[in-house]
Amino acid sequence: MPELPEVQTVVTQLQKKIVDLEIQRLWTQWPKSVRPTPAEFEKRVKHAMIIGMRRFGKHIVIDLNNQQSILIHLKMTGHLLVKNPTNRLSQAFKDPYNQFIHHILHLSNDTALEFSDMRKFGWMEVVRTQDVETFSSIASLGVDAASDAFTSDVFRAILKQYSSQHIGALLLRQESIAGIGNIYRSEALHRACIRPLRRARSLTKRDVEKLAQSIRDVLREAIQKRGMSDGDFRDTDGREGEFQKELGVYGRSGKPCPICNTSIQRIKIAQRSAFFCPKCQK
DNA sequence: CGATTCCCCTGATAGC
DNA sequence: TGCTATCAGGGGAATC
Repeated sequence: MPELPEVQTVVTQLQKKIVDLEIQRLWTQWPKSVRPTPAEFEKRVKHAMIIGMRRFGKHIVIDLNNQQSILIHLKMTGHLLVKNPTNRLSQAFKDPYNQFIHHILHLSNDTALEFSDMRKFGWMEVVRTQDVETFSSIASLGVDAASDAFTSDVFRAILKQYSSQHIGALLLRQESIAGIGNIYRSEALHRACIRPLRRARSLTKRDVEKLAQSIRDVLREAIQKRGMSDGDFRDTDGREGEFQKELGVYGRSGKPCPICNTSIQRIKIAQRSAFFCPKCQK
């Protein structure tokens, strides 16, 4: 489930691989994920050149030289692959998730940008570049968790505004803090030794600083490892990320905490599984 | 306005 | 063994 580190991994790789290439045509086998419609999408991107790549929370933005931009959200199981004559037959692209490629943008240089998405929750949409930042799900994003703007002062203000919320729920609120999903909320809280069911108002100034630092650290480390793959996530080379080896609590219910060996518990917060160590986290 | 529920999908898993 | 019901999960929409 791509979160900020996985999306950043994709954006960084796309920046190196497809900028300056021209979009030639669109192929899709799942039209409802291509907006406004596949025909309109193709009409507005065809023959345009890719000039840059941006990330807003978990959204990917591909800017074109004709005042249009492609917005992509990978949601649960989406990932993007860049294939060219050199790498097309590489071992990574024999990955089983390749069978779920639902959309392909054919580019110049015999290159293709392929959108694989087993559960079909992901989408892509073409909008005018000038409308990107007012696109509703981008406009509503809070401070980006990996940006310099995410300071402990800003974080403390958010906790004050939503003081009655469980901290585990608040971390998932994209309108407050953009980029954290189910994996990294559990990991950050574990590193900060804070239980996910603590109310935001109960965190001390020291807790808030520690949690802000844990969020920054875990995201930075995950980006360095090209994200985490516990199932379908792949980078644009079709390779798995490496952060899953570093997980302390996520997806590890019943297994020992790496710090104290206590059995990790799973609970539901905000309709999602949250994992924590009942001994380390207070 | 905030909180909760439903929904989109389909592979994995549990239950029989 | 094989079939069926249930679950997971990002985030938008509908509902309470």
